[in-house]
Amino acid sequence: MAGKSDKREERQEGITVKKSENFSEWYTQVVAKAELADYGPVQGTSAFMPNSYAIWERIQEVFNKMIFETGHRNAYFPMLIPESFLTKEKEHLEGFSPEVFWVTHSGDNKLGERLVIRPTSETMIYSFYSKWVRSWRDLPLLLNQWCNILRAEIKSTKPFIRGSEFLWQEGHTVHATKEEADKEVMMILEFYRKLSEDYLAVPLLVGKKSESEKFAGALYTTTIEAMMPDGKAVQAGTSHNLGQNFSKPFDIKFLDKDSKLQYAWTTSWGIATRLIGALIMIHGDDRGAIIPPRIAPIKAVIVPIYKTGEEKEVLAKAREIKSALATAGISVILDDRDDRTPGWKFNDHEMKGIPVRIEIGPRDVKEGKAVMVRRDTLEKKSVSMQAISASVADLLEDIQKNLFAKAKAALDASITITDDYGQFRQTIENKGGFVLSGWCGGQACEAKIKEETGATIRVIPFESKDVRQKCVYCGKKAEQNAYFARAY
RNA sequence: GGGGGAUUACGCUAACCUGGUAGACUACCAGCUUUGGGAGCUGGCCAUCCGUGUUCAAAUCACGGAUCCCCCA
Repeated sequence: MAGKSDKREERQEGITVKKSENFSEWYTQVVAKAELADYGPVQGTSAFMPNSYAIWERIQEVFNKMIFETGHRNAYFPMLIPESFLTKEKEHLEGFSPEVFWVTHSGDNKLGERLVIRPTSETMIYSFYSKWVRSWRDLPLLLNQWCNILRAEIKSTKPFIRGSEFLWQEGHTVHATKEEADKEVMMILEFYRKLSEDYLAVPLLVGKKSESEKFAGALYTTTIEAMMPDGKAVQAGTSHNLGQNFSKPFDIKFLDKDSKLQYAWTTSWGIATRLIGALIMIHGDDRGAIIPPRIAPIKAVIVPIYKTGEEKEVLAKAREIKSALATAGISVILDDRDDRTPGWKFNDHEMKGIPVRIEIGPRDVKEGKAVMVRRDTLEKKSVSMQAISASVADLLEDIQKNLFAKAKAALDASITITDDYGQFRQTIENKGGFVLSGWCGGQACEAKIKEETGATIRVIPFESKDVRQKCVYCGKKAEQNAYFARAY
């Protein structure tokens, strides 16, 4: 074993650091070597390579199904936003202006009014909605767009996790009442939870943001929050009730059933390609990425093994397996490159994280079997050819469950509960993870904690059943519980 | 937000201190032989991050920029 890993390092192939020893470097290597992303020429930009873009397309597939079934439709809106739109909602402007890219020229001509490249599309989309909404019969208006957005990131960019340009979906809906908007916000949050936990196998904390962490311009923000193995949190998705904060400046009004003119209630919600970064961080191991089966674009790879003269027989069987799996609806590739040895292919597909590998060689052909290897535990199992589709299908479900269970255990283990500020600081500084504490609800305490420890309130649970006695910072009576953490 | 380090071929690196021929391994291409955990031989292809300055001469020295990584907050 030692000899093998030495050889690995010598050759500078594969992942050369351990996930547990240098997490940042490990992540950077996995992203590069699994061919997920490649750095662009401008800071914070990168190419989403086919291996990661295909995951994004799976996410789109799953999420589109959820929102289509509940009456939403996809649309697309312009990317260039006049400066005057952004300035209509004050909080929104203050939240976003430090990080927008400005367009100042069209061709050789200086523009009379500067344009921003969308950092989010509320203002653009609402300028359309004000024209499209006239009566209560136009409501609810339920649209979503899949697009790229730009937010200038000057420091600490990381592929998928934080960049100046990324891909996301942004849903923008208009409702007649606050109650309907509340319902929408919570329904979408549940979709996000389902997508993340049931498909990406990324376990979450779910709840509300504090006033200072909410979306700029929102009434309130709900969030799904994940924990990375290095103890830092990732905000994986947010769903906002914008109240009438945007409908008023953007003049989105409708005539209700009583012929009264009313301002509408709007929501917005988004998830981004950082989900891909989160699932790589959470599930990957020292050999590379592990893509959870239910979101994996390719679920199985067949590696044929043969000596010269045996290839016909082996390849014939390999193709049989391929079509059997394809018939069963399992997306599969046959790696029949003849310029690579089986060992090379094993390492390659493990690095890329394909959930199941099927090995078939002369021995197996003779016995009417094939070897099935699961990526998460690397466990091998010989299975009969007849039962191969069923065996692989079962194994994929098992891997999915195992990945989630492991990640859930890690999330639970990352949570420290304390009302003692000394222990709070120590935990944030040494171990990281979420710290669950009582909070008086005061922004002063929240700001002090951020300044002194770098931790922010990530999630306020919806139901604080056992509200803690005192605020972790000021010691006064706690109004609610909050999960604190440092975040990406 | 603050600090440190780095950048030479796809990748890892030598030459830098002391200015003067860009070298190795890997990858890639071709051929032959191989194939149950990163195969071997032979031949070939590919590089000094960008800009300015100093100099007869810059990978090397100086200044500016870009990017990446790490540490701290």
